[in-house]
Amino acid sequence: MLDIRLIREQPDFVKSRLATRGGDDHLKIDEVLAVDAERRRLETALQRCNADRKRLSKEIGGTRSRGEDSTAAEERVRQIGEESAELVRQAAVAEERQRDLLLNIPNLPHVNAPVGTTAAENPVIRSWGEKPQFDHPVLDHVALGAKLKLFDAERATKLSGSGFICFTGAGARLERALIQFMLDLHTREHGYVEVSPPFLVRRDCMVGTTQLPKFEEDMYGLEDGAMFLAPTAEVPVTNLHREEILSLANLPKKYTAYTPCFRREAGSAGRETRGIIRVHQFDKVELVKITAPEDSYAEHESLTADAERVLQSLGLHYRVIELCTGDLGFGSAKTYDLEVWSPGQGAYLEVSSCSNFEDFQARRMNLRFKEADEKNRFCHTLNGSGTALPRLFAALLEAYQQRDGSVRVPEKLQRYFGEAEIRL
RNA sequence: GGAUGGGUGGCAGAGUGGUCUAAUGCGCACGCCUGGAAAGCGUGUUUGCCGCAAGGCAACCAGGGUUCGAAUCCCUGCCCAUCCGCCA
Repeated sequence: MLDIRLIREQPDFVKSRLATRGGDDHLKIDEVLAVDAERRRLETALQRCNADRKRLSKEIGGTRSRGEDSTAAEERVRQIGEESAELVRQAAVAEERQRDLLLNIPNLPHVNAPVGTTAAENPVIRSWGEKPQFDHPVLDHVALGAKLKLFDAERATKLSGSGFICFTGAGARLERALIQFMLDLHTREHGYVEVSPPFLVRRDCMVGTTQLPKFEEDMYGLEDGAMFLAPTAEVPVTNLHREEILSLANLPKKYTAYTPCFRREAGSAGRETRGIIRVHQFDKVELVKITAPEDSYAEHESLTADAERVLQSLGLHYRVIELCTGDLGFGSAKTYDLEVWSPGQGAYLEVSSCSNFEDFQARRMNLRFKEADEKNRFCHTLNGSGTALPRLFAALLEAYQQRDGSVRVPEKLQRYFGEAEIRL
């Protein structure tokens, strides 16, 4: 949520920043300003009204205790009471409208964000490693998975419909090994605290991290509409400290969590849907930071580096791109995506998205911090995948495949997987 | 699923119809005191709206009701806790 004061004081700046995203969100700003002015007018009138009523009521108390007649004043107060009730109604409507508008306006891209309209304009920031070369035909992860019986899409469909996957045998074990490997890396070497949060969260939490109200159709919710399956650990973990006032000395907070993630992604069929690349339920190890505003951009760089370490440790070639303004997520001011090389697809696959939300989420969840005697200020929140599993799984199989269809296990993963190779 | 008790400031917690924005304690900040510290003393310590400012006003989970007047009484909702039942 944007700060209404910023919108009031620098509407043109806000509009021009929003315009870089494309779309027409900048057009909502004038509407917000109109509603805000109306809301404040009503609130001021209401307060004046209530103040009058309060003062008169006190006088009535005095008048009565002296045994004098107070009916005229009582009648006046009754009138004011009716006016007040009407103002309360109008002010509530205006406030609700203002909140609705604000909840649906995206964050301002950072002033240095590359301006562009589509993913094609995302600049490559750096890359690591080399594309592996093969002296035999290259299989994709679907073929390798079938050969080695690592997952079973048909039977998963029987259970849950298309877009679900069931890992089996060595595949399930590889999944588990990767999770454990990543959690150990982040907790032991990068200083994150591991959390294992609830996967089912309240509506308020989903609003806090910006999945709601705008993207409800992409979420799995319970029928009564009260709770949702978390689409990412970002939701429960960032909301851990919602409505709290943290002490500056305890920042930054660094958390890592493994959770399954549930996403409808309605209408996404057709592209990138082969195999396990895009499914409705997938595993992910997430990184979350809560920081002071002054530190968030440095913390963003280090969080991205922490996610990169996963790919480096596994010896997987990847590149880092920065999202241009038109491709940036709703709540993000700045995002780096990590894309791992998939030899089977001959393409890069997004396995991590590392974002700085500045105070956009914190304002929605009323997450603040206090420095000694200073005023309460909103924290900055960040998160990044560290990393998402199915695509990492796929890229790893493809990159480490051998002529006979077996797959080598990267050295750092061997003690987690228990073997040096995957073969039938 | 059944029963009960609750939601007040950074925290704890008093307040059951009118000088209550709200006692008291704790924490924190600043000042005094001290060789230095602790203790002690003093001051301050939520948010929103109006205002250049001084300052003023509003807000005791949310909404509705009773009343001249509600933190306080009644209703609804949301949330929290405890006990019972069921269950991994």
